[in-house]
Amino acid sequence: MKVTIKDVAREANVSIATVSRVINGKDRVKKETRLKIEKAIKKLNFRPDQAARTMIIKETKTIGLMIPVLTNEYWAGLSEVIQDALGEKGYTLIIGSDNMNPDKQKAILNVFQERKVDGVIVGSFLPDVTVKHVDDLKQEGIPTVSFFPFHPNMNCVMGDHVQGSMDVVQHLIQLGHRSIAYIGSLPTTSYERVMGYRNALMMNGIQVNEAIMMDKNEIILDFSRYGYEATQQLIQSKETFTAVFCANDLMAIGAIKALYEAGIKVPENVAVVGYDDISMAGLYRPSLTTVQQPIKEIGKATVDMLLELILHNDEPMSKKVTFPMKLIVRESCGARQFMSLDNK
Amino acid sequence: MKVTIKDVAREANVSIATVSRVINGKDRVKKETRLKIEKAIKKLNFRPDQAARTMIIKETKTIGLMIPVLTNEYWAGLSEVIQDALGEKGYTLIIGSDNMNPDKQKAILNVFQERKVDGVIVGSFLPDVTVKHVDDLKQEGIPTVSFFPFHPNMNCVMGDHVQGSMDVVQHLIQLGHRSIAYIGSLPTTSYERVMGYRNALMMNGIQVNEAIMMDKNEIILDFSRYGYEATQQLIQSKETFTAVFCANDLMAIGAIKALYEAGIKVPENVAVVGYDDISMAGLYRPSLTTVQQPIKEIGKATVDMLLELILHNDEPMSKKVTFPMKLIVRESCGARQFMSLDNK
DNA sequence: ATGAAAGCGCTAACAG
DNA sequence: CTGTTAGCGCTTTCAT
Repeated sequence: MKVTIKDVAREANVSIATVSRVINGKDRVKKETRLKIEKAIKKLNFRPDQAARTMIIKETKTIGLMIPVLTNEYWAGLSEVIQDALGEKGYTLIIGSDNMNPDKQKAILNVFQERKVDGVIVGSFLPDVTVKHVDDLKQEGIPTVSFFPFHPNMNCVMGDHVQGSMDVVQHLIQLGHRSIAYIGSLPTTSYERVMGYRNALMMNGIQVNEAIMMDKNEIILDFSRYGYEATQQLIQSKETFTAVFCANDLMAIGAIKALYEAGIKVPENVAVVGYDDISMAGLYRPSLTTVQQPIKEIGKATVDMLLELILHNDEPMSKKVTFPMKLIVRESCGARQFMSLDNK
Repeated sequence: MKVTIKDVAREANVSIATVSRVINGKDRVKKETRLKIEKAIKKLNFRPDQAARTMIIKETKTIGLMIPVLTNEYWAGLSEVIQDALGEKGYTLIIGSDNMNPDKQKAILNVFQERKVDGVIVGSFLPDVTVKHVDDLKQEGIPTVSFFPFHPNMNCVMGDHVQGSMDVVQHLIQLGHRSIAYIGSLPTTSYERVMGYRNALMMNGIQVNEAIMMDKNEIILDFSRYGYEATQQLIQSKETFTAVFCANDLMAIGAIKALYEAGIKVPENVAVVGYDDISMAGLYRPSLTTVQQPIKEIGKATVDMLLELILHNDEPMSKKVTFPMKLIVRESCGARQFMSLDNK
């Protein structure tokens, strides 16, 4: 048998309106009455029905998050942070992973609209389709925040990947490398990584060798395999390279695997660096020099921005926040000899 | 301005009841009328309000999934499979990760109840507290399915970890190993892994050496660190061991890291095997011999069982399904010399 | 400070 | 086949 606000009212000998007041803590209620009601609530183990409440306040207290894949540690980590931050504010998260598939993306956004989510976080961007979908959401008055500035007036929380990439490439240059290969793939934020890479080379007067830039403009799902295969091509090309900068850690791990299979040692013969600092970066052999994303800060800022937007959806300007990246030096670049797990 | 069933009714010149009939497709409606209404729905871009519907039919078409952590690839993978299977049936998933924290677990289940989920999948088990929580759910009439048989009449979808562990330990024994260390931690399914380990040794007439069994009865969050530290202890203990069986792949990776730091090569000096077959198992150097869980089948079976339970919640008996595990031989056990990524 | 009453948008009898 | 009507459980005026 279901416990409703009526049962609580009867138990506490008050009207349902007063119970409602106690639940929401908005209106003032005499302390005595409140205690009485709180006791009744506890006794009956009453939980307000969200659906009924939603009907009136027109808020579902639900947020939709769309990402490419959940099995990617970066996205899983970010999702978890967002989930927690949202939970603290009384919101529930629905996660949808589209596997970079346009139809799935559409289906996910559809569910978000049917469920009348209060806001959407766009973590997956597909050329052509995503922009249209986001416009749809805007038209329905659903605020959105994204991690990609694919739209002129998009609200964005981003990492400064130009800086992050510059830092790590600069580090390689300081270690003496002049022929640094690049492995990445568009779309995603790789575009900025390429910029950082080019900037760093340019600033040091190093000519960019396009032959050792492996950046397919193609949707990649299996990053490690991509890094592995791109490295094999690099080796076969007979071009000179003494270091490889990979757009993410999984690509770097694939690259290292390929190098070792070709009898090339890392970092002795070739240095490899990654990006993201997933947990495996500190665990791999050799451990990965990489760029750490402040996932917690990014996740929290995203939630803050979205909730702000939900409260004042009349903001004319789009919001943008950018976070700095942090270089993490480990073994794979050759800068240090050895690090134990304790320093990960 | 919001479009409701009333607007559609007015537009189509019928009563709201008829519109409702068309939406739900249950009752028969004259074809002519239906077309008229469908046209009005499309014209006004009407989407029925889930909250209002939920209030009456007492179904939210929402399922709750509680797991320990999202950043663990095993759980992320399982969550994704469950998400997809549920989506196909018109259900939405809410994921909650409790980080093995009793308070968080309680908060998650609380949200599930407030949101009136139609069913709950229990992927996180904490001694003492979880049993009580599940009983609560049962009392509220919310069906549950778990991956752990922690309750006599619990509906379960499980992997046959006794078999899986026996297989991999048996494999080590066939390779000539007699001193096989064990690294695991209770709670979780480790209990069954220990059983499989003991069975395999026993069947081969090998005495169990308790000194090389590292199975803390303690909640572990950082598995790789645990594997790393347990292995360091193992090395310091001066006990003999030529192989290590780890309760999951992350522990195995931590173990390998510790062995290498101590100058012990894998698999040349010591063989290491893991469990789960996460993607990193095929990517690590050396690649991991491990036991593969049929995640897709487990996820689908879980969804099937839960939806079945939602339809016929009057079932007296608890349901149980068990899936066989599959041994995956790679480099870390020393059975083969080398495998390229293509054979992962 | 509290209660009575009017809905929120929809479904499900019950009539016709 | 279709319309009328009574709620679902809650929040929110409007009285008192």
